[in-house]
Amino acid sequence: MAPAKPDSKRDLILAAAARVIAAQGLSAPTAVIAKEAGVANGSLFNAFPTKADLLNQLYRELKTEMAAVPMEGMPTTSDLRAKMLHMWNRTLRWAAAAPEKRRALARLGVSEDITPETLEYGHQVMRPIARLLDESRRNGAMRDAPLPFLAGLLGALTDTTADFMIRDPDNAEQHCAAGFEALWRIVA
Amino acid sequence: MAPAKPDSKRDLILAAAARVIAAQGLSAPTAVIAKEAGVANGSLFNAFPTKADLLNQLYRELKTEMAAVPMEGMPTTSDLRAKMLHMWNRTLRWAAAAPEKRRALARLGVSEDITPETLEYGHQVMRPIARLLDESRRNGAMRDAPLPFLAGLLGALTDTTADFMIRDPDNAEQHCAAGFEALWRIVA
Amino acid sequence: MAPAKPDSKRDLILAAAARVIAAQGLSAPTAVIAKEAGVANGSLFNAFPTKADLLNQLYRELKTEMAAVPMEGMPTTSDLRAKMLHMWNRTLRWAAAAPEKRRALARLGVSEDITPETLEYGHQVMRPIARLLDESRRNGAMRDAPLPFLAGLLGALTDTTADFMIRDPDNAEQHCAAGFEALWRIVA
Amino acid sequence: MAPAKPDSKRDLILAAAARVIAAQGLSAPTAVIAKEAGVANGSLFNAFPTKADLLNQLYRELKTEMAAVPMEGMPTTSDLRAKMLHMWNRTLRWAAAAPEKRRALARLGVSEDITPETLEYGHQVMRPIARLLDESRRNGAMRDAPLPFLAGLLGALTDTTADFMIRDPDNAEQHCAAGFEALWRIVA
DNA sequence: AATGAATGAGACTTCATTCAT
DNA sequence: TATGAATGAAGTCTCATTCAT
Repeated sequence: MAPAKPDSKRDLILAAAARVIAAQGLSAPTAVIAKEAGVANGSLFNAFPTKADLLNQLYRELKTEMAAVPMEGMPTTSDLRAKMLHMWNRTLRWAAAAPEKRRALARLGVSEDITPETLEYGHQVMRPIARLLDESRRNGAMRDAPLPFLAGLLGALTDTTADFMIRDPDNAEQHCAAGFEALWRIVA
Repeated sequence: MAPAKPDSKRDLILAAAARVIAAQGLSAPTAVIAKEAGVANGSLFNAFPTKADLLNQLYRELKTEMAAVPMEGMPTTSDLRAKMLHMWNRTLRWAAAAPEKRRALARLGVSEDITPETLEYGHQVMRPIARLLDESRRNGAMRDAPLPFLAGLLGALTDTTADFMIRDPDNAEQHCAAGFEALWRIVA
Repeated sequence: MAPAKPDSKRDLILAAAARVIAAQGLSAPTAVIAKEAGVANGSLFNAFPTKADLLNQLYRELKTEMAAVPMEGMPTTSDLRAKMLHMWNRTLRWAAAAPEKRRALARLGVSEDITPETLEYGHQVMRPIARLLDESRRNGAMRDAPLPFLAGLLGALTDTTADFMIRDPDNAEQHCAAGFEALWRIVA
Repeated sequence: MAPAKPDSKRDLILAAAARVIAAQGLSAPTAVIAKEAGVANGSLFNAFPTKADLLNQLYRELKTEMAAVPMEGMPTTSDLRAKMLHMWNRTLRWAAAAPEKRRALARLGVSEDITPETLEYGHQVMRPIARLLDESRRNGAMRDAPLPFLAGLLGALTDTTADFMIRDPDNAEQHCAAGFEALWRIVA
């Protein structure tokens, strides 16, 4: 059996791009990204035809990860609160552990290089989470609000909670729990 | 009474920058901004020493406006709900009427050219609104949450509500009212 | 009266391009052309949006000159031989004096960067010469051949005659005269 | 008898190079030539040490073919006109049938990568044809012109005749015959 | 103060060539 | 020997900034 292929060049470059873009912004030269990835400048263009292409693929990669992480190990119970809590905890742990990914994503999200198709893909992968949110609010006060409203709120809550966890790691668990309480109060 | 000051070159350039950055992103050339402002390429650098400087001043200008608009004509009543409603209505009307300013601000907010001092200034000017928010929640369910939490929520609510108003102008008033109800339910 | 504008930047660059392309070929870097013209690399792109554009304009410039030179001072006589001789002499003197222009033109003529429109323009400006050639052969042996045939022959005769004049300058006049005799024998 | 050698990799690459260079120009990437030849990028450099080498060998190959084709089946008669006609017909048939070879040759001829040695070789292989031309004019009007003059004329006549044959294939035979008549009138 | 041409550092991208497999 | 990914030098072009007018 072939061993699991180690980080391909493509993955090395994407990971390097996330770090560099988080640190330096979208105008970071491809030369810096290539160097961070430990490959030659030209090799970057073997893996990605253009810089815009690299940015779009990075956006997809990060969005996919961000959407998949909280669904892993999702309990099969019908207890919606337990499911939301699972999602929340996994999301926040990921966000706090890989802040450069969130930061890169924030920058990519307002970039003029990200195509409508890529943005649409980002919405697609978030759909399972949106569905969970939708069920959670079914009997809550916000049962009639448009779902994107709640999605926006969830995003804001996640961002601010993660910021608190990163800035004050000693009380990270508390911040995480408090964030969830706020969320639950709002939607359910 | 002083004569109405004609738009200074500085103001023309800032307004043009907001439009161009909203449309083309932060990488828009200064030459394009100058042209949009109707001034010569070099004149832009008479008003602003560097492009980064222009971006920082634009950020301040927009933040200042965004913070001042909702406080104008603020009722002196002690009715917090009335005050919050005033703020909300004025904010949303502004946001819906000048979407390019919000869009430019969103891009500037994640730019590596915006200095910490500028960001700090942005927080300063928002303080009156934060204070109003703080008072509003005094007896609410979220009375113990950190204030930045609520600020983040307010921002998210504002953004999504404004989006709905812009996309569906016929029902703008309804969206605006619904957004406020959600806000009030959360904080108060 | 305004003095005749001295060599504009555009003209400096075109002249430099002709020299460099004659010497180094079409793949000569724009940096070399700019240096030869005594301007900065970027300035070349103020005058010409792209390198392909520069090449096309150079082609037009050279073709225009090559077509205009032999018609200057054209005698008004009805003696066709005298007219052809005038054209031949002026063409050859020009070709021998500015070999780099002919050489650049030869390279540009087979370049993939020269557009059909530019080639068509080249044909247009040569029309007066083609007309003279057409009249000259009216009663000659080649009166029924397609005109482009004769134009091709004229070009080949010009090229080879000029080569002889350049390689053997001491007998330049003789070569020039012999070339004309051959031309006349063929067409008239 | 040796088995018909299958097209060697070298020949495949040379043929592909002629097609690609005719279509795209001398700046066509080696990768494109390799793909057109159906071999790997790196394999091209097993057959030819450098791109310049490939171009020079291609020039020789094409010149050799262009010189050999018209001499094949040359009649042994002493009738010069018959010999010239044979040469002309075979040359034109070849030129009309393989226009990409003529086009590639035209581009290679003004390339800065073609060495003087290669150009000299090109003259060598054309010598038999030049000799035939020289004999043909022995008693003609142009008996005293330098031979390269006549060679240039022959080339121009060939090029323009081939162009007519390609553009107007229905009357190809007529164009071919007319071209020969013009040639013969000039030299003989 | 205003202008806009000039500048040149630096960006993205290409591609001839190399080399490990 | 054949392959094609990797390399990095070099090219075209952009654009923030300067400066002569």
